[in-house]
Amino acid sequence: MTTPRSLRGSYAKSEGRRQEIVSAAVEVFSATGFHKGSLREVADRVGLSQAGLLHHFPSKERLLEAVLTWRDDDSAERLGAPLPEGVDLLRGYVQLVENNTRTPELMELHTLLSAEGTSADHPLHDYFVNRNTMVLGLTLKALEHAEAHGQLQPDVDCHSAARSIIALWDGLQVQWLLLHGDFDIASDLRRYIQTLLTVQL
Amino acid sequence: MTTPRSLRGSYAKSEGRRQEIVSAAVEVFSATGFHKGSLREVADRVGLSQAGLLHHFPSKERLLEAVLTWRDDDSAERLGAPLPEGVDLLRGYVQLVENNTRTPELMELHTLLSAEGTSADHPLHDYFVNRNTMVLGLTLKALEHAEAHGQLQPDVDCHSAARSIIALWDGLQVQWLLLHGDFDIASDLRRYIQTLLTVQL
DNA sequence: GTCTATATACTGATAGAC
DNA sequence: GTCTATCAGTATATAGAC
Repeated sequence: MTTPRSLRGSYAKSEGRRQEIVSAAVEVFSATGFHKGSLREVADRVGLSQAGLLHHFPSKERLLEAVLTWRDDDSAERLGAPLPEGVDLLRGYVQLVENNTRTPELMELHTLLSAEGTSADHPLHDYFVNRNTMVLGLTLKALEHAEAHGQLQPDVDCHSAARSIIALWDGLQVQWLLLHGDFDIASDLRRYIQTLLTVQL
Repeated sequence: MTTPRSLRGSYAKSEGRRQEIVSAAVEVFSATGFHKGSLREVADRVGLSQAGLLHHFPSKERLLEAVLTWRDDDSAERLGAPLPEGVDLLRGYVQLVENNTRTPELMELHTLLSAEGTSADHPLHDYFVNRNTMVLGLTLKALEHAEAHGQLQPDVDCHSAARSIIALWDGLQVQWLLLHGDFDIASDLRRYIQTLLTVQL
């Protein structure tokens, strides 16, 4: 796991501590979700009192925000900058999902928090709505790019296909977690995306 | 919403009360999940004290169990008995998903609890593992039935397709909740299943 | 930067009156 | 069958010493 850009840089002294805390928070929130996961348990894992932890993050919500931002930065870095276009982005998705397999705690975190975040009164509802809209838009653009280059099967509805790619991705992760990694997520996702294309994925 | 079989029958007196409680519990657990949702709030909604509620369900976990059983019975009743075979079951899925659109609280409950349930130490982990295995098996059987009747496209992998149908279903619901019902889940699901078949869905 | 101590609130569950 | 009262546990967050 690499260190995302936003966590490197100038405030190196206490940023190291912050990174430790974020890592511990990932573990705790992955296992129990945001609501149930407690600051005390996060603090224990980094050998800090609960009050000591709150010196670095003023509230539970801000800590969770840091966790999510960290994960997004990490994913973006994995996809590469600038972001690949068209079919290349879809290839990146498959690689990303395969990579996520190696950090099940993070996958669990994403799955659980996405579900919690559907509630309108969840502290991070807006974050998840925006994130979903963004990812959906990105995927749609990739499909339209492929279509413009004759790489898309004739009767594919780009909007529906974009939704389905993301939905399949998320849903396969739920099942993978439930079945304790009993199948290959990436290969199922690749198989579906391949049916949309005229070129090899 | 009809009343599932398991909630009708002999103990009609207090079963009415139990049903009220289960309905309220659906609302509460849908909004906040099992962990965060409180018995007190459920009790308030049915005009009962928290202790009064615990007379009907001895623990929070038993209440949730009742909620889930109720929902499964309701879905099974909707699909019809005996359960349809092959392509007919898949048609039932599409109708079911369309119907779920009319009770977003239940959809939210399922989405949230499925995610919570992936955690090995969740009180209902086993329930969700078993349920997933069952649904997966059912879907696989339907696909193999279709295959045996020449209704399946030639290079479809039944196991992968079964996983994908369920995953797409679940994932589309997450997005639908997040986007506040901005698209037609059933039509996206139907579109995917149709690509697997040689007959009209 | 980290601690102890504490304020305040809410949790699930139990005991026992009516 | 429903209540009040209460227990023991846990939560986030704050105040202030060091």
